[in-house]
Amino acid sequence: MDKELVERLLPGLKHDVNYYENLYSKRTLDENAIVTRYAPSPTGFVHLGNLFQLYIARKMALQTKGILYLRIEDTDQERLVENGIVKIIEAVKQFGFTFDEGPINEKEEVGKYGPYIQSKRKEIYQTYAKDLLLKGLAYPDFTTKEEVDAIRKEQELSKRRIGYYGKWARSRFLSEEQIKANLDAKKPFIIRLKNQGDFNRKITVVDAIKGKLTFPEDDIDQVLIKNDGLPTYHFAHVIDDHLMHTTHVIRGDEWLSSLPIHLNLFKTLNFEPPIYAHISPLSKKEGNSIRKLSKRKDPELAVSYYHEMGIPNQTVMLYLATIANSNFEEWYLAHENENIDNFILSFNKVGTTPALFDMEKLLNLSKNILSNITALELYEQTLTWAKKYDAANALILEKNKDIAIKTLDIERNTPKKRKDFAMYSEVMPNIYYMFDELFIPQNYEWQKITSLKEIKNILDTYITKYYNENDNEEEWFNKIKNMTEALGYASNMKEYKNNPLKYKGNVADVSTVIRVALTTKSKTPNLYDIMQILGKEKIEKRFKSVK
RNA sequence: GGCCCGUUGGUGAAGUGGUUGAACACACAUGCCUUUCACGCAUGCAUUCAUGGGUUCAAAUCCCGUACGGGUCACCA
Repeated sequence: MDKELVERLLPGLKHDVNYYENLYSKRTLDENAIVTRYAPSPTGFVHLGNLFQLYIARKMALQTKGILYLRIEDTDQERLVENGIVKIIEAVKQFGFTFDEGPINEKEEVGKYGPYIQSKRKEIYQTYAKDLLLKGLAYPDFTTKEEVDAIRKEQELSKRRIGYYGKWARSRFLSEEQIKANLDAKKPFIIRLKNQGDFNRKITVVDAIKGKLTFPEDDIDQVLIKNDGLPTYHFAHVIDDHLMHTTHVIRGDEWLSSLPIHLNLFKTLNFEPPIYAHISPLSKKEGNSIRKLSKRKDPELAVSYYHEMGIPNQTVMLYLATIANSNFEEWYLAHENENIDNFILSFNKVGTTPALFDMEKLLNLSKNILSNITALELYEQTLTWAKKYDAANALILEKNKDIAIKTLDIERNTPKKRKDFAMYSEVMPNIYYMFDELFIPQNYEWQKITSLKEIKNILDTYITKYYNENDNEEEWFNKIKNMTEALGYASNMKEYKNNPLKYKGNVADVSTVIRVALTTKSKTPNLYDIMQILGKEKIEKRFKSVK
């Protein structure tokens, strides 16, 4: 196309494509280093799917001594959210993710391949569009959206393939005079690719995750530059990943069907395409059908859900690692004391089918994590969580720090660790009765022995004749056994099982009475430890409260 | 409707033509251990890899058809 006319279409560009080609020189990295990016829209919202993708990208860059950079895809000016960039960076940081290059807030950035915010790269995209225009590989299109809709309807009716291509791409045939006339009339326009592809030809790509894929060649005259002068995703993606020397594009597989578009653009621009790795979406089973996790319907997709429930970030990351590579879990179980960063992630072991999100599995991982930290750590993490989401309990935890830590420490430093908690929100409901402020002497969960008279009898006998707070655990249990015999219950479980009719009950039934009297609960951690923490005074008081 | 991808147990899955009588983990069930619960341990849980056909001495693994599921067809990313 005529140079002057091109200048009228895209005026005021200071540089040509060679300038940018030279400006963003090749990266000096190891041969196998993976350069990849996290490229969200600045909506400020981060969900599990984003995190999943980010995990894979970060891991790959790390283990090849490559680069992970952040690029903000804000070419849709209608979807901007205030402070979106900072929100994203902060949300992701909570899960331990940082970037080697990219924006650090709305104004500043680090790295030599910027700007990393697409809206600031307008000139660059336009320069490449201009180049295509000059080469006759692009053209202005003055067709209105309504007219494009009409074309689609016509194609639908006549059952033809839908899209702006071939003879349907009317503006492709505009003469320079017609273009000038439209410009004189100040008609708005967009710039489209003059596609050289042929739908009847096939292209094959090897995706790092999905393997070999075959598509028809793209022949749609894709929009390159929109009405507002900003590029479409497709065009921006190709320019950016070329100029930023991305080696691997890791993204959701909803992009799979636009892969021919991107490959075609790389070819038209004479760029070497990156390696693509398309990740299957996190999904969920609803009835008999499987669907992608959705922001609207599934609260567990939002990262904030985990924070509110008090599920540690570490759990979320561990879960994502287990679904990223199925051999991770085995590795993890075999290398308990190793940093999980030592695991080598590989693209070809990433699942090709949608991973069904399994909350139960995630909670199980969480139980393991929370059972392996110290009581102090658990106390502090729970307190931090409670301060934000459960203020009343936070006060009680702070006031009773000593009791709380001792209680959380029960059966923690033993080979047979308890796995009581999957989330911080479960801590207080499980141990509240240890705090006088929360202990209410009602709704006792009596089990086998329910007669108040017998209960009182057991408690009185125990406290007056048997209990001694200085006993060690063995002495303590022997005394319970002695009392059990004296009151006509079996102290030996095996014997009881052989002759259940000989006894009123067994030592477990008697212990349960003491347990319930002290906590109102039938399920608690080790009773001896609980009694040690409560102390004689409280034990007597609680026994008396039983009515 | 066009194009593309997929389909192994309740779940995530291992598996790429022959020690697979289908690994491992979660869930579930039963039993043992135990002062309760939990933990732990033991055992059980797909005569079969959506389905029909084909190739082969041999197929979950290769080929074709069918069914079902998913993705995508914007001046959104």
